Amino acid sequence: MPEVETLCRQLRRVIVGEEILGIEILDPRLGSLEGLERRKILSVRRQGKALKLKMSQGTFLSFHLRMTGRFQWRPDRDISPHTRLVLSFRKGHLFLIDPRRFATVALQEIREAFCPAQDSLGDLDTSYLSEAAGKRQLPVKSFLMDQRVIAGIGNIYACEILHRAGIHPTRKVCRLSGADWSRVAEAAKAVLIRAVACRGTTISDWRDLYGRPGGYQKHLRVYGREGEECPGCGEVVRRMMLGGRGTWYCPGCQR
DNA sequence: CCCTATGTTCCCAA
DNA sequence: CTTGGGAACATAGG
Repeated sequence: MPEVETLCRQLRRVIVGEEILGIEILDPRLGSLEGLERRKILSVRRQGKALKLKMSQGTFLSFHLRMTGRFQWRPDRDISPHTRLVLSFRKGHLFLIDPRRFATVALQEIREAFCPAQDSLGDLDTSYLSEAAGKRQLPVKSFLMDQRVIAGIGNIYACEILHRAGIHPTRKVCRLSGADWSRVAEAAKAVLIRAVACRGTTISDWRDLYGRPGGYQKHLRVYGREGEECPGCGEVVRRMMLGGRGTWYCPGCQR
């Protein structure tokens, strides 16, 4: 989410009000997009981890970057490796670059814009969280990453939020107290706001619209730090698999 | 070379 | 309904 929010804010200042002059799909896996030429970009918004460009005539161009997707803005139309799509404007070109080819794009109508999940950026409602958890048995980390419950928390940030909240990733959600949920909400706010301010986390190849790496990797306390000392309590950070994803945590201060 | 990892989500089966 | 596992794909590292 912080990476998508970064692109969203940067794109707003570049393409809002601009007319699409051309679209080239270089990866047939993305499907086809017809009739976009001459339409204007009216707004750019983020919905969870999706990026939605509202166009004239009332439809949205909706992107999801998945694992390795990113956008680059350049004045000249030079195609770098893994470029999957090019949107051309008078001022320059927007490139979708995606080595693993999981990213998706779709045309959506206005009515599809509705999203019931609570957005992760901004205050999470503690009672909403505990009610959504109810009697469910799944681990709290899987719950935080369920995009139908909270829109926007991915693997890196789930690990960091739970560490900051002092909650073990495998705890069943039905066993969390009101105080636990408050700590989760507080931790999510602190982590995500800072990550957005840092323009995301560059572990390997994430870059912003202008090719600059993010900065939040300098603030990671557990993610990718197996074997290192927990900055909070000095215990050794451990890694486990949870829901098929690498999960880092401190056994000392996460209970 | 083979096996395992990696930022996500969808689909299926227990 | 809920939960967990594998697949979609490309690349890097042990």
